[in-house]
Amino acid sequence: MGRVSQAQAEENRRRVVETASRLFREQGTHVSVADLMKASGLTHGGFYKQFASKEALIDEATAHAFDGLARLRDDELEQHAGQRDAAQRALIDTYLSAEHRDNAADGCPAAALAADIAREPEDREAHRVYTEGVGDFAEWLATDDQDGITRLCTMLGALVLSRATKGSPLSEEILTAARAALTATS
Amino acid sequence: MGRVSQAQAEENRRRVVETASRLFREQGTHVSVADLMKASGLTHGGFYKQFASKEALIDEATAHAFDGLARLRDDELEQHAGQRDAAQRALIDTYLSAEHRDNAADGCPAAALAADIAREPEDREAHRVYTEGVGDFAEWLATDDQDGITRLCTMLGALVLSRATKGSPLSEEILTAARAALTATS
DNA sequence: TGTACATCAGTGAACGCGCGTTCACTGATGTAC
DNA sequence: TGTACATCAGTGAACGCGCGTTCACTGATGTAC
Repeated sequence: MGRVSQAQAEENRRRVVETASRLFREQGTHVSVADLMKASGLTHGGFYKQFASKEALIDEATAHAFDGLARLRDDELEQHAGQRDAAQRALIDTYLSAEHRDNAADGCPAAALAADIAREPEDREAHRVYTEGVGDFAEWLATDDQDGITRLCTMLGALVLSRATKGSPLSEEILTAARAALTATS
Repeated sequence: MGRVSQAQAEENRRRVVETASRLFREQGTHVSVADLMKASGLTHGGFYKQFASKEALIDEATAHAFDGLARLRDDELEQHAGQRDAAQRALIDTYLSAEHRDNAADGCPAAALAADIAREPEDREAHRVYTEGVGDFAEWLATDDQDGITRLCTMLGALVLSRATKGSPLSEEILTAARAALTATS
């Protein structure tokens, strides 16, 4: 293959991070470097030309996923002309949809990565990024008379539980119940 | 070592299931058969004299963990002389404590196993047992004017998030906020 | 502007290691008489 | 009740395989003149 242009190399690197942020959310951070590189259209030997270690990629992919979540919130706010509670309502409906439950790959990183992050040391960059991302999300969700943290717990708990009970009627009931609870009082 | 008495063999088997149900909750179902057997005081070769496969053990360990959760609820109800809301309040306080956050091994299986179960096929026994366990838990948590499912989502979401953000002030805030929200209206 | 050559992104094979599972073996247990 | 022997729970080494990481090699790119 030979050397590749700097622009191409940068694009390849971005694609690996993007792929990793999707596969880690879908299948967990145990996804192998070989699978990650293959899914990015590369061979796995070249991985270490771009990343110091798999851990370093986990850090970057986590940050990338939370950047996407922040962008999504900004878009929602913009689409509702800055009307906070309308934007919140819209995001909650999307968050607690069967589509979001069935597509973890481009869904909420706070929900999809929670277990993997909890089992990593506290001093890891991914842990720091995760905590910051959760804090920002909770803040965004606050209303005049309701705590953003509690609302996030309910949303995320519902998403996680609906995924783990998928295929049963309970999975749908969980989404419906949480949606009702969160959009009733706000 | 030679053959061991039937009673001893049964006890060894029970110990492996118990150990697995703890280690799976603490570290995930990726814990190796060798580590599991060593933690049970046995060598890993004998595993297949007792279990058909690692999958079969995951099924049994999941069921065992949910049995423990059900027993815990029964005990709580008994200790409060059948007073449902007092028992619920007590269990919620325990559930949303730093101690529960820091000891996943003998904590809630619905929270600890959610990610592993979500990534397993829907026709697996562990999936069925998990769904049933979540349904029972939600039912137990219902109050006269509040849905048990939503309450479970808030509790479990808070536990999962407090574990993933552990070491930061946010982790404590999450537990406090959820505790306040759940014990205020009931 | 054109040429000579050093750089380095990507390749593909290999490394040691741990995984789930299998198997020949051991010897105390359980059973048949 | 005592003896002879088949059973089988547990041992420890091995199996093929996939993991994260390393490395010699390739050859187009980027640079120096």
